[in-house]
Amino acid sequence: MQALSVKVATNLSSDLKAATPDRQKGIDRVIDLLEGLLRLRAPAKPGDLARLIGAPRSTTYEIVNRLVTAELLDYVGNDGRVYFGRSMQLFGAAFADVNTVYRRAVAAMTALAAETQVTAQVCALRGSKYVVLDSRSGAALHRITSDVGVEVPIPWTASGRLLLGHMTAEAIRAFVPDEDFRLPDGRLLNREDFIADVMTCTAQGWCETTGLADHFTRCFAAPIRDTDGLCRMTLCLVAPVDTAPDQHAIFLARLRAAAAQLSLQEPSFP
Amino acid sequence: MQALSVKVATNLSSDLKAATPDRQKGIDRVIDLLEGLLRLRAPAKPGDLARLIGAPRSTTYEIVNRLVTAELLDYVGNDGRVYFGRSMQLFGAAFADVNTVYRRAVAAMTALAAETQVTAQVCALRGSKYVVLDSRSGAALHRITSDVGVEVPIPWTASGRLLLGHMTAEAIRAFVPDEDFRLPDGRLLNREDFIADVMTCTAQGWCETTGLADHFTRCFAAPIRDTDGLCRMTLCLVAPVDTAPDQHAIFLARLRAAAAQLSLQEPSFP
DNA sequence: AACGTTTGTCCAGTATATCAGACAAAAAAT
DNA sequence: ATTTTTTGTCTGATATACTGGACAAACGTT
Repeated sequence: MQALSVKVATNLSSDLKAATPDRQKGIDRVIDLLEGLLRLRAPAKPGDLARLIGAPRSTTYEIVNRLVTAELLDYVGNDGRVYFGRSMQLFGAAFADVNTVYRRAVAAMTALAAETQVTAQVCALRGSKYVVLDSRSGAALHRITSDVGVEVPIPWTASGRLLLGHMTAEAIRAFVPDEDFRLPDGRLLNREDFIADVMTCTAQGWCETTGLADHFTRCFAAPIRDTDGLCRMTLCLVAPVDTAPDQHAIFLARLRAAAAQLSLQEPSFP
Repeated sequence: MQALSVKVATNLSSDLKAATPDRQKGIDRVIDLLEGLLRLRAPAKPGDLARLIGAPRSTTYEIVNRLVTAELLDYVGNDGRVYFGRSMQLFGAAFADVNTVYRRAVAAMTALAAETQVTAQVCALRGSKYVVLDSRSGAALHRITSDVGVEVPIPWTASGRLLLGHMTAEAIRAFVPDEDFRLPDGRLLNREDFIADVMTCTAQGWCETTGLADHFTRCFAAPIRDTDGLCRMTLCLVAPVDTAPDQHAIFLARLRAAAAQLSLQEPSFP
């Protein structure tokens, strides 16, 4: 699902940009800083990071210098900016390598994108939002990642109707913020309709939506189930909204087959 | 370059497994824990992580719980084990997406692997060691990542003779630990010969080595230069040692062309 | 069933890390 | 050239985080 200009919120320990008289733990500052860089998606100078996360400059300089020493951040350019470093690439690669289901999901996503010539994605929950973990465009087998990492309200997405499938109606009401039911175009989704969708889609094992996050795409999602039956990731196809209906049926069939194949696997981790 | 059973060392703030009476900063514990998990390359329980990094159990439980809340770690399985979480996948993806040269290097690596049918890799320095950042096997275009993230002594590698090209002889002597000149098979490389190699390979713009880390592979490396002329990454091919010499020449030519193409690019970051 | 070991959380003490603000140097503005 | 603003580091105070060890529950062994 391709997200447009989305306002995101994560489980930060402190509100970004809000000056806080209270002292924060260094670990919380580190997490805020990394989350802030993820949101920014561009290198930044330590002073700018201090402002971004509302931390004292001396604290921020100390943390940045420590993370640079550990190569979680690298300096880039010649003007003091920092960005995610090689250690982050390696931690991410380690995540992908050891998680067998994830590794297979990425392979399936790549194959689906090549076969269908539309965008294929692997998606999951992050905090109380939906996020694309990885993405492939059918047109060219290099990574198109404009959506990867961008947190999107769950009700805007096909995957969201599968990722909450293990929750009770009450739990869903508590989990999804009220404001997330308002679509980018201003329409307000009915929460109870959404909950009904979650139940229906979970039962049928797939979901198809049109024109939620934007008016131009049709999204197909199928659950990747763990051995405990929970859907922690989904496999998705994102097609132009005017794709022929017979193509829809083909996309959905291929997607469900690929996701089912993944769900039959051994546990995600050895 | 494919590494065998390699003993690794990183810039840890405290020696792993060494109980330390001195109090550590929480941030240092976090970094030790992430480095330890990267080395372990498997999920682990918090108690085991405490032993691995020599931290008090109460401190480790607190840090693990905080990192799980932020999804830098995820619980896996049903027995309390944790491993790198979705946030790490996203930080790593953000690293790869925004670093233009890196993204192009991965595309070039993938193309080279398909074309040559041998393993292609993108490599860099990490601390005072060499590391594979990403890898593709020619035989199947899915990620073979047994070497990704494993730190290897620099003198064992073709890339190492390019990655140190910006250093003086004196700086190299200070940078590479003496023990790293001993190969896995017991042979001791001459440090001054190594330094001469660095100068020669840097000048000629490529390096080819055989039977350093192991006896079965021939490694070709070419520098990916930043706009400041420094070689911060290399592009490599790893071929069986008995590959025909005319194949060698073809591999090297293709490799150098691809790396040169990358080095002509705009700066790594906007 | 009884006993021993390990786990995960809790608690109080104290060493120290976080912070506001100072400061000099560098950069930007006039 | 001068003045103003920003940067990056430094310092001392004190609130607190890290720790060892205690504890109950869970698990493993006999």
